[in-house]
Amino acid sequence: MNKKRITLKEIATELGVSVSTVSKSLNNSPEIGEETKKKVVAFAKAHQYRTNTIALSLKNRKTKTIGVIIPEIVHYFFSNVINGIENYASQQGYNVIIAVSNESFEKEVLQMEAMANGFIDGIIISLAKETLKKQDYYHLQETMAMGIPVILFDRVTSNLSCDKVVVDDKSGAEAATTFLINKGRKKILLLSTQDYLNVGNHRTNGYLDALKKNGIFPDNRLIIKCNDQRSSEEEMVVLEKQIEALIDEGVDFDGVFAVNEIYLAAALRVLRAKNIKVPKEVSMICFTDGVISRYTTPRLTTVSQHAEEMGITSAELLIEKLEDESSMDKTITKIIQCSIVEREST
Amino acid sequence: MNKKRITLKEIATELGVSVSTVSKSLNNSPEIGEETKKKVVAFAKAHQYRTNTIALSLKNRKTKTIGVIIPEIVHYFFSNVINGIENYASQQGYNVIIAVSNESFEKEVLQMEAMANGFIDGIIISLAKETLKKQDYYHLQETMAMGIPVILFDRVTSNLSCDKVVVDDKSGAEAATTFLINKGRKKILLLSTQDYLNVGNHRTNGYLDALKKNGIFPDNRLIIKCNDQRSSEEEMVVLEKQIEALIDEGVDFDGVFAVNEIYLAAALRVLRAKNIKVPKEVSMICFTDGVISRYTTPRLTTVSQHAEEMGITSAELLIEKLEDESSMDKTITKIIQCSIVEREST
DNA sequence: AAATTTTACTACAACGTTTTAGTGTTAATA
DNA sequence: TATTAACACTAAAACGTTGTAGTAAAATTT
Repeated sequence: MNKKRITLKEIATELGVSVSTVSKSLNNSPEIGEETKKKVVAFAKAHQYRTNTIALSLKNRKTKTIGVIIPEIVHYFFSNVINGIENYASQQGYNVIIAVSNESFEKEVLQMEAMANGFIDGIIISLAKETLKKQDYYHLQETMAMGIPVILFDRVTSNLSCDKVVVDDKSGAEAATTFLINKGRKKILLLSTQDYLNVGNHRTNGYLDALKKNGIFPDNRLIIKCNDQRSSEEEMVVLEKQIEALIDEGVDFDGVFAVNEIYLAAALRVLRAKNIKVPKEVSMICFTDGVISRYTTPRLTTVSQHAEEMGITSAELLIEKLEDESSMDKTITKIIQCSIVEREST
Repeated sequence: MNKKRITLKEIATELGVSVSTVSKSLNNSPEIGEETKKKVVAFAKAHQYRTNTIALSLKNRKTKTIGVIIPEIVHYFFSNVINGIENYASQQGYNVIIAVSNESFEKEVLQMEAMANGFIDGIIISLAKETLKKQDYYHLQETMAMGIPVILFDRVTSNLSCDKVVVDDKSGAEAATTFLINKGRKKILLLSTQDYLNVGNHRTNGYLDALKKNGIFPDNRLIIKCNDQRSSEEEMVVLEKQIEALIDEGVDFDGVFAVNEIYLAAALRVLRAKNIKVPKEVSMICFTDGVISRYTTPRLTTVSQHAEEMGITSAELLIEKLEDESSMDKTITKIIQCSIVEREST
């Protein structure tokens, strides 16, 4: 087999012309005579010439590659975002490099540095939990200072001035809560995360706002903020116990709004065990329109965050910045609206 | 801010030495005097010098990047494989580029070509359904002919001679079926895919073997081979109807073995609707130890394919090929053993 | 017929590194 | 003291492109 790729130089010597002639022929330059062009093109084709992207990148100082750093890849939301990014990017002739921070600050910094030194023209990133907790954004500032555009999505921070793509968490949560209220539910259990995750925070606020607007006084016993555990499976176990305890204490509720699928799946399991009928006795809704919602019984009504759209929007924003120098100055924040996907749990 | 990265040449003129001196100083070459070294290193640090990977790649003809092509990214198994690849690769100083074929032959070819022309040293790929159906592997042969090592995983073909990483589907299926038999089940419903997917084919054979070894005569009515649909949600709807029809016809079964989670989730929904108790009346097991299994009620017993391990093994195989020229000749096939994760459905 | 333009090419620099092969000094050896 | 060795550095090529500037020869214009 061929083994090595043929270069312009080799074609040139083989054909007895100069390297420039070959290059120009292949780029169909008007400077070259038709006959020579044909000859070169034919030869190149016959020898399967492929232009060396690395040499091109070195010359143009562009790699046509964008880097994506996400906290987790085995995750319906994030993998959908990547899907969106990948789709749009490859359609625009860009490659996508993926790195995973595993929710660790240290790994995020490492990945970021590797990317900034490497092959990418710009970065799309969703911050790790640890980074959000630590509030240390030096690595991001540094890459931005190097002239590498950075787009933040979903897990963002106001401490950084760059383009952002976020879900309208608050109004999504408000809509979800209102949805339950409109079904006649008044005692709605909220399953949320700790406040340092802006996502959980915003959604809690949306929940509270919906109650307020409907003249319902919030009951603190009905707000559970789940502690971080090492894995979502552990979180689920802890949460199930909390919900069980709540029911055993005699705290009554007729609706559940969870900040993600897994929390709602946990609640569903407890209700099933206690023989409480869903949606008859308790109506349920959650954020994250993922796989789980589609395969439980009953299927879960969810708030879709349009992950793929977020990915596309992020990629659009980044590529815009890469292709149009003048867009580098302004920073845009795009807000993706949520929508409710009704299934069997309400 | 700095905006542009500093180069060796700039450091050299700034310090009044030659480019080679700077390069050697930074690489701690013994050729350079201690004093000069210190000076250069200090200056480089102060100006945040980062070596330009592209220039290096051009010089070394190595990118330290591996490309991964998968049929789908929003998929528990594949995203876990990527996780494994990413982990091992980044630990070995390699970047990972991801591309998605979306089960389309055409897109797979395109992605493959883009990668082969581009920034990668080698490719890890799981074939698209369409490719498997078409049996056209020209694009793979071409890349291999270019001297780019290719590793196939999970969705492989015997028509290609390269390293492969596969799950022992047949013995996994046999184990799963035997598992049900040992629980006293004799009439086991098989939910499988069309035969052209080697995965479905092997698992069906494993099922049949288990029956044979236990002296159970297979009942054709108990074998459902689900037709491909555009989405797994559509597949689920179709499958649910088939299972329902089966029960309505009075065909009796006391166990279900599904080739993936989704099929089993579909079966579970039907059984629930028919008020058939799981695992009391019907015992259930499936391939793919994914998210769904963990959040249904009851939780599903599964056959884990050790996706992450597959990813790691694929990456190991590839990096081995990349770093050790002599390993290019032999082709290895690694078989990953499955294991049963028992939950509540058996 | 001389001057000018067009045609069809080629040479060379540049992108940022590393590395091989020098090149002057200075120190050590015969 | 002459020769060699060690030291500390530099020049230049190479990786594969593209694009600018330059150059003969042919074709056109005056």
